[in-house]
Amino acid sequence: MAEKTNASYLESLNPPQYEAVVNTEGPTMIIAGAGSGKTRVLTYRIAHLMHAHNVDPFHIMALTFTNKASREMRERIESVVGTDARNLWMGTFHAVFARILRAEATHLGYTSQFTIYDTDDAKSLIKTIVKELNLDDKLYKANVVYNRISAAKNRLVSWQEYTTNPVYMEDDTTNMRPEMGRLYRIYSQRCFKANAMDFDDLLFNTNVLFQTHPDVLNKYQHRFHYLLIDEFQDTNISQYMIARKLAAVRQNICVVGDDAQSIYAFRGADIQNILNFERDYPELSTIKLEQNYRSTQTIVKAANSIILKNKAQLKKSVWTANEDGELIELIKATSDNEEGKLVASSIFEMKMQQHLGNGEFAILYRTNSQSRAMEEALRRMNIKYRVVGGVSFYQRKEIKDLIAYVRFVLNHEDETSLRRIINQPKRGIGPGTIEKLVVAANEQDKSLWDILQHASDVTGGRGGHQVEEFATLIKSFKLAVEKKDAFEAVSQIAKNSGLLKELYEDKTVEGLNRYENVQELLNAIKEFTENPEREDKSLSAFLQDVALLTDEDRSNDTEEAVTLMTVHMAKGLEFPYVYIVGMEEELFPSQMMLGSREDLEEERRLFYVAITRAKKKLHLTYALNRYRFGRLKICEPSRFLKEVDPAFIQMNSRHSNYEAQTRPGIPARSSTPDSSYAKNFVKNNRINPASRSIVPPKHTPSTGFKASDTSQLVSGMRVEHEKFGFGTVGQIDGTGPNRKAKVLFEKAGEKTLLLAFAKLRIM
DNA sequence: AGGGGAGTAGTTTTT
DNA sequence: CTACTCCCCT
Repeated sequence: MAEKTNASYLESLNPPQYEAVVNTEGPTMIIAGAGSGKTRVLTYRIAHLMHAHNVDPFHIMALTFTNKASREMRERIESVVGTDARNLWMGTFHAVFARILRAEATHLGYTSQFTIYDTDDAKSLIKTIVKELNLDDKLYKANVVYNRISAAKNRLVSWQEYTTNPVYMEDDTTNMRPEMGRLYRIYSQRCFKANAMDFDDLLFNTNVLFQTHPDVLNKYQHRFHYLLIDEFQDTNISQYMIARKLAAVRQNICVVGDDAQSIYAFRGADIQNILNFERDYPELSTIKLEQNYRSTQTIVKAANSIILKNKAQLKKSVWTANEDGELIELIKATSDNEEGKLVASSIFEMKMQQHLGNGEFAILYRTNSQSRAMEEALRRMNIKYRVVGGVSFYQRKEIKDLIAYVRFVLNHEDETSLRRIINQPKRGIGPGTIEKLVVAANEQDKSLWDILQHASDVTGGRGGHQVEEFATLIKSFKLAVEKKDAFEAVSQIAKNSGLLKELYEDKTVEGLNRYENVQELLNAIKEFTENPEREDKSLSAFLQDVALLTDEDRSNDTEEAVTLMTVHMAKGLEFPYVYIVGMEEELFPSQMMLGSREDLEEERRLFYVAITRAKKKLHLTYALNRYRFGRLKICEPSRFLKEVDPAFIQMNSRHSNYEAQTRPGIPARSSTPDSSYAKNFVKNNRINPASRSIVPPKHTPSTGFKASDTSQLVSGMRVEHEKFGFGTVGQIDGTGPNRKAKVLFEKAGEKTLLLAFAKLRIM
């Protein structure tokens, strides 16, 4: 399989790409413009190290930001050099250094079984602490506190440093949050006591490890002969310092990135890392990949004209040999709903005229809340779509609950998980009881777990007894984990904890969904235990994976559908036809980013990222009015629209036919209505009975209401629902217990009902 | 202890 | 508009 003819992979490369692949020694920076074949270069470079230089894959570390990126890269390398690619140290920063930290945990006072707290866990611990200290939780919001602590860690500022540095303390005082340093300290101590690290700790503690244990650092410096970093523009200081330390001996550090696509400053990414890389490595060889293979001339040039307005950037000129392509189409809508309709009908027309598939279209927006108007319009035109993003599988409450059980069974010091599960499902242990336990633990300087087992000593009566029962339950789970395989053990936990039962009894659509999600998690564990490629099949190994996993591997339907997502999520992807919607001031650029030049430049880079996703044709849309937080707001077109070179833009005076049909008497064409007209327009549109219910519908069922057998239900039937009243059956899909019907109710609007449970009377 | 009604805040988010 | 929190009532 690895018997490729001598380096045939080199032949397809253009000159700078070739340089980037074969010049493997010494510090290298590859500036890769959008669509310039960055991933190809990076994978070939690694393949070339192994293939032509015979470098042992165990000596190569390649760091990415997403699991998806590392998986794809590994697969591509494997296709060149064969299964040896599996031995590369390739993964996300967090995954790779979590692995190293597990091996070295005892140096830092942790055990190798430490728990990884995700953002939610971290925030709930912060909430607990704020409450315990009797601080104002309006002022010390978990979000704010977490971000402040996170920012400090990403800049390698420890709590010790933070609390003794007058600059930070004064800054907090002027921001009316003088207790921030104390919160940072207590939060860190509590995580440590719980044998837990949050995402930032994985990197921060790696730095601490390397700083305080030169022998350990030395070991890894000599293990990794080559270090490669993807998406370098997104690294924060903490990540960069790890990289510098690791590469200090051999100096074979290769970073790949595009400063123009740096859009994660709000997460601590520091664009200075890439802008100043040359300062840190004077011997640096810089290679620029400037030929774009993705997009048309029009799109590439328009994108260039935008990014030109930014000051902080590396000099480069992206170009393409592709055809001119079509002009960018600018669409003006009167409202957010009309914007949806115009986009949907534009997609519909393009599909018809050019025989395109849904999968060739993407709708990109700045904020998730914009998806709703788009979804509604697409649904009405029967265009299949999928929304990427939102709550990920592993963030769902039911999944987190079950995982919290498993975590706590494996790590009895994990306070955050304990708080999550002790009364989930309800077992009569309320906040009062929990507080008594916490106070006792602190007073006696014992762990919560010690207190739990003898809870009757602390709180008399029912509460104490319930807590002790809970402790017994956990002990039985611990036994199961020790004796059974991971799947059996977690199944038992799901069952005996009562979690499954609670979900099973919830017969709403959401409840059924949650039940299925838990089953799916169990399936994932089963798959994990049966995977022959895995060495460590213990439950804790699974848990460690899960903590750093996001949704992306769970490929949903492969069905052809229009993709809807935020611009952030779209980074790294490409689509033939792209619609960037909501091009309005205070939305894109976001109102939160208008404060400083740096922030505005980041928004502009975000727009640049959005534009460069398109291969063939780009549409930009904006609305004159938009519902924001339930209020209608008049919007101004985005300043970014004026920044695009007008030579590449064409104004579209398309109109929505839909309005003409539903609102006779109002001219359909929306040239430039004055704002009062626009308000009425939108208001009228909202009253459309099919849109959404404004007042919760009240319905008194007909006397002698009796649910009918719904197995014979077909589209078009008139039905009566106990709560929603009279309606007409629309589309029916699914079979058996999953059979669902869309019903358009006269008063309550459209509802999707699970026929197994819905009480419907066929009329 | 826990359910339900009122009140309030509300970007983006690879790990 | 919606999702989440708080508080009051049972």
